[in-house]
Amino acid sequence: MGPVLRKLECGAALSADDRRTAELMCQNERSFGAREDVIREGEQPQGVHAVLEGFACRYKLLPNGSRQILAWLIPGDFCDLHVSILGAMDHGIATLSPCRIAYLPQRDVEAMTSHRTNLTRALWWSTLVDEAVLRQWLVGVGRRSAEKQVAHLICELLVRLRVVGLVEGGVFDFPITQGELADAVGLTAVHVNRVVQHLRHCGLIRLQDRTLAVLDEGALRELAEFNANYLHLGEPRSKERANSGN
Amino acid sequence: MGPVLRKLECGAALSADDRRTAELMCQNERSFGAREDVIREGEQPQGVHAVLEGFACRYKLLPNGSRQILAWLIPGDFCDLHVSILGAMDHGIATLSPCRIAYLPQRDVEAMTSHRTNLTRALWWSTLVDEAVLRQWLVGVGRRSAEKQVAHLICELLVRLRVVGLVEGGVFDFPITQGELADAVGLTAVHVNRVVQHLRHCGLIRLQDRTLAVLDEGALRELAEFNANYLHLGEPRSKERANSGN
DNA sequence: CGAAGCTTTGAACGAGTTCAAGATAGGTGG
DNA sequence: CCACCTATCTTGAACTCGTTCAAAGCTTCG
Repeated sequence: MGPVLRKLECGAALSADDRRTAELMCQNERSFGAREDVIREGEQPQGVHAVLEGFACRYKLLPNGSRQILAWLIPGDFCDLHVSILGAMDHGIATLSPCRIAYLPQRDVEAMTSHRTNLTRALWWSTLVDEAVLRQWLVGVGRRSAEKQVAHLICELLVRLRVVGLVEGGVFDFPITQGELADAVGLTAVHVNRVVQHLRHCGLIRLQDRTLAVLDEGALRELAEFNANYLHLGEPRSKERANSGN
Repeated sequence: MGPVLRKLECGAALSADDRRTAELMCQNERSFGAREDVIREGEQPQGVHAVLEGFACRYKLLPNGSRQILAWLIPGDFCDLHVSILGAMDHGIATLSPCRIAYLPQRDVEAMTSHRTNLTRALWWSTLVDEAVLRQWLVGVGRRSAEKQVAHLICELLVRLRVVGLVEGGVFDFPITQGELADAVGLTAVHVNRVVQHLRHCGLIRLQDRTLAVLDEGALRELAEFNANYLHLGEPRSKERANSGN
């Protein structure tokens, strides 16, 4: 099962037909290298993009050259579900690692959202969760100490990657540089480095060779004051629930 | 014309029928005093709330007692459009000034979104714009200096309030305390005070008696590096456009 | 092997915080 | 109408978390 379907199933109960449709829509894919632009700010893509493999991010550039990363996009995440309604991208999408990215043509998405209620619901669920994650990031950047914030980000990533089956025993692929981490949490690469080292020395994580191991998830969550509610993965969010998959 | 309709018309072209429906839905209203909770984190409201008059905010509280304001809610804004899909509020809604708040029962919203395509589109547009605003706030908290950020926030509020007709000659009601401003931009009340004073001394704004006057909008925008694109109020975002209303 | 990018370390610096006190303003009860 | 109370705003001074600048190690990869 592809990561997109895997994720969508968290958002609504899908029929066998829905599932087949969802998988079919992700056929048309394209590969990108690391650190490439997938969509630029101001563009108006005609279809919808979704990450199948690799890490990407939403980001915004400021006149002074600094960058703010607005979201990590991991397998199963949509890049631009909103753009058909909003008209143009108000931020860019770039890869962090090499990526496979699916492209769903506009007409397929429209056909889908006009016929398949559950799938539509799952799609909206996904953009609403993105928004909830964004809120949590704002809390982090605004009110958390550097260390708690980095810890929180790691906890979040751990949970999100688990949903799409990319974590094994607390260990996952982490192609994000400390500089990119810094752009996400609104700090400097230098300071992120010091924070990461401290987390290492506390025995909470191991980070090397683009691999992140969470050594003590409980302690990390406690430090971060992490509560996964905002990811809305929990149980009965919707009336009916047929087959939870996974 | 009520603020909700006024705002929705920015998101999609509405028929006379759509408009009537939208206005009717906001009949059922309730009044709140200043600094009251409207919806608490974790609650699962059965309908949808919208601000008709006054200022409110989304917010999140941290264990250490600090607060992060996640959004200003001004007349025309919905509080919890997402909750029917996400299941529970992952943040609270509180008033900042006395407010009139409309309550649209679940079944009305459902009836509407199953029949009226344009209205549905306008509703989704509205939550997507909320998300875009959130992204801009993240950029501000993460990467802008205190002064630019406060200036940016003022520019944004000016534009948003204009949409619902609450600005006259650069002057508008501003019931937000400096402490609340601080919770929005992730700073201290003390520092916000110093920033506000500086903006005053530069002749950019006047702020007194809960009233904010933007004295030099051009200069304020320039300082803030403000570009209203992200508010997606611009022109032809959608294919058809019948009557743009004002 | 060499270049380029990432990580690590140190030391000086600064934007924003913290703490504390005083000034203003609006609202209430007498 | 005044006295008082509380919340907000204002100011100053010390302090700190995170920045900046700079240089040195480490990887990766052609």
